[in-house]
Amino acid sequence: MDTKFKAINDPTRREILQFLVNGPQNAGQIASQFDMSKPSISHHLDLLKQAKLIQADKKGQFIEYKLDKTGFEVIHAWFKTFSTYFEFPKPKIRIEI
Amino acid sequence: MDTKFKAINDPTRREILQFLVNGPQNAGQIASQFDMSKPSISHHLDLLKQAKLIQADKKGQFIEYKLDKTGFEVIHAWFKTFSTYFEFPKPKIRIEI
DNA sequence: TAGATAATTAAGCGAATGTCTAAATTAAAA
DNA sequence: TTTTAATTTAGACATTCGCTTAATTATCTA
Repeated sequence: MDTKFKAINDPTRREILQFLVNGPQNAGQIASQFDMSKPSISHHLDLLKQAKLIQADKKGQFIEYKLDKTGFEVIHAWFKTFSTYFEFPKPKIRIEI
Repeated sequence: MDTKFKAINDPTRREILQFLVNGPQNAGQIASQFDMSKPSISHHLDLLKQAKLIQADKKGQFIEYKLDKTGFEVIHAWFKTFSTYFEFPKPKIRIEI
């Protein structure tokens, strides 16, 4: 729990997550998006992985990262308490008979 | 944005938010829930207020705090990208004709 | 096998964070 | 008005965080 909130606390890590919405990317491709050393990005990826917000897949000498549902579900569950409290608008549906 | 994620990063602050689901409480009532000095809690309340996750209402010599929809909506919007990506289950409905 | 490439691990450092005690502010009560 | 109570502000200090460079591990290719 703590790990997940810590993971999304950092702006770079949130950007990494956003970037991965485009689909799986290897560490080098991710690092190239940021004006930051590769070891730093590697560290961020490690924290995101620990939080189960991303998954790592070794493909030869590359490591491919993608979003992991597991961690997001936990955050979602936490947030539910408050969205219920405020009754956030549900998606609208159309019914045809 | 940054302020909001920082706010929910701390476990004590998340507990304060949970506690306020029960309804508005003044600073002393909140502080009494935690094994921590009042100034520390006061500081946490300040950060939550800056993040617009809570609102402060002065009532005489007391200050009443309650959850603030504003900040939660912003977090909700951020999260939407990912819940869409994973297609989290929508609430089920029953239709009778 | 030797060299190059992808990525991580290690070590070090300044900045930010969370906590405390003490002091200050504000409002109620005696 | 003096005192008490609720709360915040200020200052200090240890811990955590994010970054960098240097070294290490693992894999591919010539």
